[in-house]
Amino acid sequence: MAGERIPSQMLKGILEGAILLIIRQGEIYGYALHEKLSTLGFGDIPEGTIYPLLLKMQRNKQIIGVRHPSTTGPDRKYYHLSATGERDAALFAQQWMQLAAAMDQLTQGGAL
Amino acid sequence: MAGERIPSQMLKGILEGAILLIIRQGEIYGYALHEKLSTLGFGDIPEGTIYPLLLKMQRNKQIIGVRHPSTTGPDRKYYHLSATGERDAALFAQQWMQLAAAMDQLTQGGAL
DNA sequence: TTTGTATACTTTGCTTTACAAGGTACTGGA
DNA sequence: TCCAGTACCTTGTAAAGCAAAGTATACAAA
Repeated sequence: MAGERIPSQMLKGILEGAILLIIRQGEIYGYALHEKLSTLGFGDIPEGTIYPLLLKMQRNKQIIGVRHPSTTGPDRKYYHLSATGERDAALFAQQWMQLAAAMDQLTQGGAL
Repeated sequence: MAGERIPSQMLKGILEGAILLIIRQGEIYGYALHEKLSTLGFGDIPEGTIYPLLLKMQRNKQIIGVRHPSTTGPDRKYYHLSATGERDAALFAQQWMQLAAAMDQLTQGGAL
């Protein structure tokens, strides 16, 4: 269910944007985010990637984390977007479209 | 004509694959590759990115460079794919499809 | 002749990012 | 008691894009 692994270098700069877009759909905590990324087809992104990234995004005021107790295990830290995060998510989506449009010309007609 | 600049971090790992796909369409030299990338919408990728990358790809035996004189300026180094390069280009195209499919779920329906 | 522009390639060092490896701690079942 | 599943954090490493600077050729303008 984890799917093939996308090369780590290929994810650089994209993972942060993808996480912004996921959180935009509704608040989520790190562990669930890990499963969500796998379900979406991003592969099994390790925790050593996800948690440091979430902390960096919080420092950058893109996301806001609130800790809530869980009845089935340790506390969970739920994240939602700040106003900055909303802006960054929109900007990233736009930049992604541009990149995807450029790539389309190489994988579609260009493949011969 | 250069278009908006795609963030450098977003290009990591993708630029190499894009260059493989471009060279697959026909041999090309570095300076022309720079213009081609701009035309395709990848933005104005600086020479400090393109030339070191081409040299690395040549060391990795993905591409083969042959120097030819030009009547309008300095020598040009034309690159074409090796067998390894062909394989890597195909593999990259497949990995890109997976990433694009995952991203589509976040930018299409998920955007609400 | 000299200067400048476009062409064309190379090198060095910096910054950012994904990741491996290891750690802490809570819950519930064997 | 022990272990698996859940949930989060920290440290250090390697890879990639890029800025900055350099070298060199052809050609047109001054």
